[in-house]
Amino acid sequence: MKDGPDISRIGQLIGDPARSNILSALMSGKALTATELAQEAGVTLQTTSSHLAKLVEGGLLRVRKQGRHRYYSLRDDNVAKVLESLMHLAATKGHLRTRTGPRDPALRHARMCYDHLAGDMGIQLYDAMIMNGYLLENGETLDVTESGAHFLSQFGIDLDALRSERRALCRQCLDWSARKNHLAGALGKALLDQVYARKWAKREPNSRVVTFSQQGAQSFLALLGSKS
Amino acid sequence: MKDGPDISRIGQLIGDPARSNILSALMSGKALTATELAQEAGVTLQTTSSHLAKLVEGGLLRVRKQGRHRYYSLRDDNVAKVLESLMHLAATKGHLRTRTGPRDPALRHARMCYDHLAGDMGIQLYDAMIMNGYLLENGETLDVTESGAHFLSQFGIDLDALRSERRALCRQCLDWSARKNHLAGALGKALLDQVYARKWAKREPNSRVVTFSQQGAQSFLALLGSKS
DNA sequence: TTAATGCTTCGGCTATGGTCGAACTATGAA
DNA sequence: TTCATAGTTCGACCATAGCCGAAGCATTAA
Repeated sequence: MKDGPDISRIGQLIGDPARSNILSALMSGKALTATELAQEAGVTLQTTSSHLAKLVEGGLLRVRKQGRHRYYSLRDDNVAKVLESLMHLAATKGHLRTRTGPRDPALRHARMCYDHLAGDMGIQLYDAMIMNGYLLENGETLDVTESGAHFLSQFGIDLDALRSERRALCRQCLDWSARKNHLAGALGKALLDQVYARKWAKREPNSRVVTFSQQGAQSFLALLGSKS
Repeated sequence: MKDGPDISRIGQLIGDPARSNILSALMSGKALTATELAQEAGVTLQTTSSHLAKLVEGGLLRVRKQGRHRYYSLRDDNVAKVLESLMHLAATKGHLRTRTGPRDPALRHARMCYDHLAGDMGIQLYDAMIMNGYLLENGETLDVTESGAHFLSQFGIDLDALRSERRALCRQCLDWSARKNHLAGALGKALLDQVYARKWAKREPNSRVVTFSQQGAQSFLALLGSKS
């Protein structure tokens, strides 16, 4: 009575530690080369090459050739969603040898999670949006309130444009380092984009770390504190 | 740079065909015995026993002893969510040797998907809810409109009670047999419960098939057709 | 007690697949 | 052309783990 789509193929792909490391690394949303991914996976380049071939063949990754480099990235948002829900599940299980999160303090403070902001700063953003009544927690889903829509448009975000995207507007995403929620989805990305645009923070090359300037952090926190 | 929770363990658990069959079977929401699951998995009882032990140890299943039977079921809604997203991903990929769905016509017509209604009847329900303006598609999320809330309360569903549940109120779920959406989440379950309560349909024992009585099907379709 | 059913444990077989060294291809630079 | 860097393919090794037969517990029925 084998029913439904072939789940086990995908599970098998994710089930290898080297491959899951690769996938986790790509959750940063950035495209990475085979050599960089070999570093992340902790295996040699040959082995990584074979893993990457399987992941592409299996439809989890896509690859773009550019000069003598090959840039790998997650194939689409569905893949990211599966990985997110898996991480959520693994985290809620506590999972024995639980690593409470990245050791690097910079990573705990602010980092990319797929394409949105995670870490302490991401959590503060999320909490503030709730506290100020901009977002409404509705079970596991999130709704933007009217005052939230007003706030966001003031901040330079075109909510209607985001709504028309295929991906979810806003979604909770469990933070590994702190076990609290931060904001994912199109809105999460848009907010981070604004933070970059205002030069409040910048992304460290070849890393998931997001560095806020001193002034940027102040502006960011001030924004969250103000009720309009 | 191994980061975040241990995804690969879970992937590995799902990655075995016998185990993924077991998990798929349990998506019906019903607790099943080891012997029944051996049937589903297509391996002997001994092998199944070892698989079940691993799934319980891995936190994906829970088991209740009852007399000389052991009833296995998915551990919580998080597990179901991961499986749903995996099925979604596998389905959207078409996945080569795509099985367009269950062969059994009864299964294609109406069946359980975890705890809500799937198959043609499920799709009709979903489409009608959208057409009548009771539900609003908002990217990948779903919102209940005011008229929808009115309709549901008329139908005997306590929306506020559902909202207070931890699980999502309503969610799209891709139908394997038809590649269209049907309604999942707490609301999906509540609607199906009402269908049972009104004796419009009943569940076949030891199967995912949901059988509508002739009169029940008529009432069901009439309900969907009416604008109030 | 004896028998039957439901399930687990043990042991041995086998296949799959992850791993790396070495050789090969491809693009770019000098 | 020659060299260097990026990546793939091949071949061999080896550990993991899935599989089943047989035997062992555990619970219920007679």
